Amino acid sequence: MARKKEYLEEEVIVKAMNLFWRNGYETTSMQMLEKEMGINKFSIYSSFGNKKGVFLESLKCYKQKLNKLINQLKTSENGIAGLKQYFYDFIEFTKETEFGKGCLITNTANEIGEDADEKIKDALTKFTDDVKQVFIQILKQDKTKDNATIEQQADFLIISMFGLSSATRIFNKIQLYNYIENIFKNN
Amino acid sequence: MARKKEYLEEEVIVKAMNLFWRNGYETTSMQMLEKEMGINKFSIYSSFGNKKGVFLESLKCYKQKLNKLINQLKTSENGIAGLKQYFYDFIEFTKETEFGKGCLITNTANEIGEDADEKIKDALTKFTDDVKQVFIQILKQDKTKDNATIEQQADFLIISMFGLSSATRIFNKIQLYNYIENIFKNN
DNA sequence: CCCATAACTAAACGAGTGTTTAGTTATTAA
DNA sequence: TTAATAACTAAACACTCGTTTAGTTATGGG
Repeated sequence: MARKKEYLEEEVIVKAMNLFWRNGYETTSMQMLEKEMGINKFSIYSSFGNKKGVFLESLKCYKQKLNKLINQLKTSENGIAGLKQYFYDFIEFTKETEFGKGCLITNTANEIGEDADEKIKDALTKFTDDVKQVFIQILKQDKTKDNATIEQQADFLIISMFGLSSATRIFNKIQLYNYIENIFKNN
Repeated sequence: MARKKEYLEEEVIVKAMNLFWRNGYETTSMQMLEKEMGINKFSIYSSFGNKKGVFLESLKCYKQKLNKLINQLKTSENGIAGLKQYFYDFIEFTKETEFGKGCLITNTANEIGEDADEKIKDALTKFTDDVKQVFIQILKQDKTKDNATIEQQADFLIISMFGLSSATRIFNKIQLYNYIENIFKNN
């Protein structure tokens, strides 16, 4: 019927995701996205609607990437040891391609305010809740713990994870490892 | 010799600091600063040079504010218990006037990248180091600990503090208290 | 082959950014 | 009282932002 697209949306969004990951939402401009994604502004807008659309799609893309780690954790049967491994794996994940990018989700949560876009806030909340549920699932491998304890420990681990994400942007590996060891000291 | 200033720099900078604290560095515009500080752009520029100047002065101002907590910790002789109290006090500090502002230092550290302004990065690093030194001083109250242990624990506490600051923007008090209790569990 | 149509290019949009500057007002030493 | 000067007001600066749009190019069904 008409001309064909010269790019794949699932390919260019990966590049957009990496740009947002490195620079944050506000700092990443349409101009930068244009250059990094390798397509014209017109194409970006026709594929993703607007900047927010590109970002929301980038969040989905990030989630897929992180899911490899999450799935490893899900299938782990080592209880707390598996969780600890997830924390270590996460450090490598954040340092995979570049130093000090942190976690896209945490970075965004730290960047936006209360009056931020609802869809973005929802995506972040949902992401956090999903991870917490996996934590709970692993913690329940220990049948001796009651639900209240599990809930408390899951909350603690989620916040610790949140802190770790921020910390990867600033502290060195020795300090980060030391942090993880202290978190899991009494288990 | 000439006309007198109609404002006090130490007064208007407090207002600027609160604005940066609420909105972050980039999001806070000169227009917003003008309105919040109650003085004209010309006056802002003649008093502080530029936006960065206003921010650096705001950081000093924040440090003074936080010093009340730090000094309480410094004079504490309760060892770990004093540190734990500092963590609790810090939560109240971040929620003093408004919900979910976090910590200006941590917020800034999370916002800026590696290529950010050197003076700002230096100010943040110095701030963190100073707090760590106070942590070390308190930890040394326990004479049985060797220097390596103290260094490790101080690093752990600094990163935990960093995580707590971020967490205050998102998690509720029960979760935060639970986080602190878990941090200090084995002491 | 041709034309409807989707995808491309590139320029322009209005609004907002940090910063500067020309012009006015008020103060005080001489 | 006056002249020098610092502090004020407000408009303009050049630039970037996210977004739109007019014009061009390529595709494929009839």
